[in-house]
Amino acid sequence: MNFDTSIPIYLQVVNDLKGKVASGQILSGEKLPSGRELAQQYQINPNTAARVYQVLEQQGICETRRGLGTFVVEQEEIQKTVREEMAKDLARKFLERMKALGFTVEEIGKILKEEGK
Amino acid sequence: MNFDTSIPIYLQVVNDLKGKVASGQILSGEKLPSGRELAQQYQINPNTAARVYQVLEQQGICETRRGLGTFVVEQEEIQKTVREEMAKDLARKFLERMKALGFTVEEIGKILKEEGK
Amino acid sequence: MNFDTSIPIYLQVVNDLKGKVASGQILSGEKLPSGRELAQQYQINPNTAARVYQVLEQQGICETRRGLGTFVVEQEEIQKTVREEMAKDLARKFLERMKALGFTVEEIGKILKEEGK
Amino acid sequence: MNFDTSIPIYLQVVNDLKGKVASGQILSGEKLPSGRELAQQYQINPNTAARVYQVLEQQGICETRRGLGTFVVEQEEIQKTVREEMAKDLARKFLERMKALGFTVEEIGKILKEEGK
DNA sequence: GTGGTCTAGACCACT
DNA sequence: GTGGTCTAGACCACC
Repeated sequence: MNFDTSIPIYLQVVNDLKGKVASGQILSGEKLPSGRELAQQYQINPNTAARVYQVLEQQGICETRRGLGTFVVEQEEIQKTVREEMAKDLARKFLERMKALGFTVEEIGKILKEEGK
Repeated sequence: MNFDTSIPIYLQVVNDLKGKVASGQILSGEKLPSGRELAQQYQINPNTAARVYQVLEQQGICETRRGLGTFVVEQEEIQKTVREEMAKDLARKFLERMKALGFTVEEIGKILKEEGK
Repeated sequence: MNFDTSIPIYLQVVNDLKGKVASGQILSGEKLPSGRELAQQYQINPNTAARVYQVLEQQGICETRRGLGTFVVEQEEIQKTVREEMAKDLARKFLERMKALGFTVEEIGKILKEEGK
Repeated sequence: MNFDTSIPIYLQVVNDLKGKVASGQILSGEKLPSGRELAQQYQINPNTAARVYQVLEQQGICETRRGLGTFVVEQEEIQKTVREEMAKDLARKFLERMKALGFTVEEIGKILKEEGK
């Protein structure tokens, strides 16, 4: 077992921002805080903040415009895309753990119905 | 936002051991490692290891016999019980996160079907 | 024979606080001393004080709010509940010891009448 | 509150011996272990053992005969006497604690009936 | 300020 | 050897 499971801060911020995009709290084309601002908001180091945007850029979620700042990608479907990607991640991890406990797909469906109201 | 998302070590170990009980890797009545052994295995402090067994005992999963060690509860159904409890926990958390992303129960079911094979 | 009859300090404090709840000296919803204060009051280590609240919380008698402190549970009946629980405990232990001395229930009743005024 | 509640060892041994007399495990006139033996049995210091017999003697429960050892008092009723004395002590303390919780004699009787079977 | 976690190390009782 | 208790002190998150 791995006990250095503490997620790196920059990934935590990445996920937080992705969640905001996915849930519509941050919209397509919207300007994101500057690196310095992000660092203050999340009480992280500016270098870490920069890394956050680097990762989001790699994932095609935001882009930086020299001298202007960082923006969520101008793309109608960005929210939908991120939302679905996160959903798939959650679903994959959920199924993986349930199967590790020896549950079949049918049983998983049954349990979800019981919990899901 | 909360960046202390890292689960406390003692709970990580608790979950790991529960997983082993739930999946039958550790059986009812079986002796668990001594506190000192557990501490070495997981590279944690003996006090933290003790806390692990304290929590497991409080959850009715193991019992400690002074001078002898800590044992999984002598109970036929313990594996089933723990397995189902963990499954419900996973399901609840999964649904909660999916709903936070704005997915309906139907959509969640659909996504699971796509991922689930 | 067992000469470690001394009740652990943390349980002594637990019982003391429960007694205060049971007798109405501490009311539902009331704030309890901070861990550090409790440690000073009872001349114990802050960690031991923390364990006291841990036990009380686990028994459903108090709840802790991070950064705010520990409070008696907001529940009308908490005093009654704790009072009755403590009474049953005392009665059980009393009967157990009397029976170990070979007294019947009738004799116990008679002795109590003689002492009880 | 008093946290030096740990009962002195010599009183613990005194109570243990009294309990044995009260329950008939040790009989009137019976020879008690020598101070050295008692010290070994209970893993206590010989001086502490001596103090045990000193207290029991003061309470009229045993007597020491120079060169012969310590004996339970030659008295038909000694068991009965000790037994009743211990019972009264237990009853007094029980009633005291219950009254501190605000219970009336009637309520105490009721609780005992519920617990006492 | 609050509680939560973790470490390090001590001493004791039980087997 | 085992677990149970207690101390001392550290660092962190939350308010």
